[in-house]
Amino acid sequence: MANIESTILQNKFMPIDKTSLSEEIAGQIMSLVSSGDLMPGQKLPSERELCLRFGVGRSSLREALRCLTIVGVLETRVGEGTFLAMNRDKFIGKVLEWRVATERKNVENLMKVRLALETETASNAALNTTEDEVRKLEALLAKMKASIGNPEQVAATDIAFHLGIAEASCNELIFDLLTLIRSQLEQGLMKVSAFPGASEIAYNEHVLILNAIRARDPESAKALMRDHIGKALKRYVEVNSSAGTSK
Amino acid sequence: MANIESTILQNKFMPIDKTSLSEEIAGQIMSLVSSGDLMPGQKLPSERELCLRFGVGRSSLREALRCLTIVGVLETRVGEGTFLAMNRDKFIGKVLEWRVATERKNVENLMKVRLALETETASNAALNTTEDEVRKLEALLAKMKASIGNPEQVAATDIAFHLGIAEASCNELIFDLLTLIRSQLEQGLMKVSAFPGASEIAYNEHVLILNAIRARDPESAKALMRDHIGKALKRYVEVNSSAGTSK
DNA sequence: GAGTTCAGGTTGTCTTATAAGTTGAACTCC
DNA sequence: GGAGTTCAACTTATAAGACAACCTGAACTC
Repeated sequence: MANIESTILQNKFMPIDKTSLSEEIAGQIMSLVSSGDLMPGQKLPSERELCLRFGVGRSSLREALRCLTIVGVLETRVGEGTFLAMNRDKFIGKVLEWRVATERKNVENLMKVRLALETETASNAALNTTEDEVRKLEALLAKMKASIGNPEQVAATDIAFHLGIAEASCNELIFDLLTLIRSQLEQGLMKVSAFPGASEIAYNEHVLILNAIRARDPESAKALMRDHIGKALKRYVEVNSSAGTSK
Repeated sequence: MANIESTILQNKFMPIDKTSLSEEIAGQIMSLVSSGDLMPGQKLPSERELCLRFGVGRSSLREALRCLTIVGVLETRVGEGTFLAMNRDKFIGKVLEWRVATERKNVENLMKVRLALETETASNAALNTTEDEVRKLEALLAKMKASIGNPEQVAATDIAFHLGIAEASCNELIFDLLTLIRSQLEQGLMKVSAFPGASEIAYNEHVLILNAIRARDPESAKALMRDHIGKALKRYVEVNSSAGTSK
């Protein structure tokens, strides 16, 4: 009984990963998908039959199917059956949503993603924006200016402005990503944007960005956006390093 | 009964998304996670109690929990309980195991996200990379050069190089996002990188990027990465517009 | 031919039962 | 008192049965 570890096995004890039945089933189904044996739209055998084939109870089987359904790999229709989903858009969507959700604490990482994506959208917006979209952005800025003094409303128009630019840059995926990130940042950034004069500063920077977009100057738009988000990030880091828990 | 659509409702019939109980439950739990009410490592109430609180049967509840467990958000230990997972690493990992194939219609959007994120990681890498990481990247390039003529291996080292840069830039979220995107792109980009001379071109561009990183020149690294990915995107668009189905 | 009915199959959900694992308190023995 | 054992009370894992809600297609009615 005495210290086996020192004699024979040091780090040789591998942790046993006993996967549950449902996880095993999900894995088998996914391997059918990636091998092409299961094609998009194709119908799977009924639950009862799958139970027989896998040799498991219906609960275990359903846990596996349901997992794949929620994630978006499968589609189930009552009375009809279970099918391999036609498009995987929702698939990525759900997983991304969860992935970003678990990252909520890490404001810095989220902000850096914003920095990367939004410098790009600003640049694209300067190249592609229609007159209509520019007017919409102008209206948002006017609303932002009018609501200075009301932090919540400022924050709302702030977000709308940024997402408006993303929308104008014609990439749904980026738009969705940024929307997700903003929803996660919402609470983390509250205290940063609450300091006196924050609204005015943000408004002024927005004006500069919109001017660059209106002037069809992608390089300036990009640089101004980088500056804008970079400052916000810097403020966040300062506030959080000075005021307590840094990790 | 005659054509309601023309009279009152044109596109007003929204598809009803009746979510299952388990999906609803999973959503609620995830919102607890993202709001911070549920912290990593924290124990959830027992299944029986959750059943009471949600007012659902145990099967529905377990389908939700199991889904989150398989995906890696939760951890369950028999006899102990269910916990919010400590690390999110495994999270994306599981989904990657399920790298579903097919479908490449969003290649352009995905590539643009790559463009935005990777110009940033290249720049960061030039600022932060340690000697050790540079050597790892060098080794990858050597391997890539050696495997020219073997498209699959070239593709593998190609991806490893890009993700290596992302890893060096110290942002897990960006790394995960890029990993996810690469898994989606894999097949879509196959035919683009299959044309004669593609491997050499990619290799040479990689060398330039690594040189910029080694020289601690973020601006060059960024510009070269933009050029590198931009060219790939351009080739993809050309190949797909000339050769058949453009949508 | 148009509409209705209905049997058989499908998923959705709840319930009950049992197996298997963990924990911590009580107990025994030296 | 301290080490080891036992055991009750909890947990999740899995299975099985029952019923509701739903879809499909064939048979039937008018």
